[in-house]
Amino acid sequence: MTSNPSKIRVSLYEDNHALRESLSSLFELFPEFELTGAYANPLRIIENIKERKPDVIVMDIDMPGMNGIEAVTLVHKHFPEIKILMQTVFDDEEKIFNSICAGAVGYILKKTRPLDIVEAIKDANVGGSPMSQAIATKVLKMFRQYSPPKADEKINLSDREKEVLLALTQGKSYKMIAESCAISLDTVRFHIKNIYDKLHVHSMTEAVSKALREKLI
Amino acid sequence: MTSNPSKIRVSLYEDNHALRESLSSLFELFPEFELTGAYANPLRIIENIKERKPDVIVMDIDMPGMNGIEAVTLVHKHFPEIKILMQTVFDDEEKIFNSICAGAVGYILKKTRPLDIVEAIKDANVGGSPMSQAIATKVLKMFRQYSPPKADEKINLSDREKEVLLALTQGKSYKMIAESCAISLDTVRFHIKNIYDKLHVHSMTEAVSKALREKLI
DNA sequence: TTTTGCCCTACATGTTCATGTAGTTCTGAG
DNA sequence: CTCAGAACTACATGAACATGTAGGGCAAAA
Repeated sequence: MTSNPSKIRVSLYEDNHALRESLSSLFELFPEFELTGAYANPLRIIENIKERKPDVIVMDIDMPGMNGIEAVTLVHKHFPEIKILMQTVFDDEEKIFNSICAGAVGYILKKTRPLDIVEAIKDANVGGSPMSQAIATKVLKMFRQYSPPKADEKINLSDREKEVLLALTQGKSYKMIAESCAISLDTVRFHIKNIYDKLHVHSMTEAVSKALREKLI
Repeated sequence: MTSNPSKIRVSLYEDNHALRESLSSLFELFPEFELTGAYANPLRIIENIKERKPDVIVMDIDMPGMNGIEAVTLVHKHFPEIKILMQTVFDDEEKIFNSICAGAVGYILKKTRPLDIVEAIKDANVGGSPMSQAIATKVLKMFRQYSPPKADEKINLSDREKEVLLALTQGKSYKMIAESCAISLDTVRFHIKNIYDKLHVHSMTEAVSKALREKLI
């Protein structure tokens, strides 16, 4: 995949001139890296990639023209094998979240020491997920927010009820459920009534909401 | 918080005798640690904590009697300030997820080098989130699975429509929405119709489902 | 100024839902 | 065996919803 297997091809996107220079120097200092480009913005990133075929891209998150997250999305779509390492001054939760979801493999703060940046790039290149400590902590925190609130009291739905509830969350009507489950309309009513009782709700909307929020299905 | 501020008080829960001994030796080797206990199971963990007041607990995830995740849940509930570092042989996704959600601050593999374990404990003690590389990668992967599928085409709901949609997901009826938004019932109908158009759905259930799944609200 | 977009109101019609009551199977536990 | 629980069917009624049409007010853009 690499044109020179002995070196990690690194491209850099960073609008701050001083920082770009200093990072460029850093990469040139280490023989394991080959700097394939240092750009002030990612406007021509797709072309750049086609020409220089980097293994790892180090990207500032805030840049003029196109922001880093859009760039990540674009790159990840066209070149999913390229490892993207985001770099930023702030550990803003939303940006972390969006970067990761857009396809970045790691996220480091700008105050990271040069040697650690070097390590992070090597990690990223071999499939790792380098993160600054502060980022890791934030990721875990966000992760926990998605944890199922569950287990307040276990809601014991029968298989049939789960099937019907799933159909409800898919927006099906009683009639459609009756067809897809091959039961009568009245039986659908019957099951839904029981589901309501078990979930302590009184409408399809509430049932769907509860089912999705608490991941009952 | 620490009875001896110069040392990190560490307790160990590990059912494998050899591993327990070897980790114990490791902690005793480093003057920055004070081993406050090494246990084969977490059955009396609450009592142990009360007696020995550890700062950091290193816990094997699979143990007889009570498994590590249950133990984490218990400890986190009673002593949220204690940092728990999970340790396991396998990087099983479900266990990682459950451990983190239960309140563990870090997760390392047993093959981690002793020096790195020492670092991980120090990290955990100062509020970090030490993770093995393989774990970090898995966490990010899981994280992405929760990412909004969005961005197919951005759905542009007005503030009012978002308000109404939110109310729908809370299981409110048209009448209740009219009251809480202080608008007429017909206006609610009007907005909901528009929401349906924008979301390409035709019922409250579908709208709620789409809103929750794609995190539009 | 006119247009456009958004928010709002109103009325009408047919459909779907929520709920209650009541009865039939079938299966497995006592 | 028979009893309990589950899944199912049936019918009935009032409430809630989906949709269409038709319009007024108001602020920003053209």
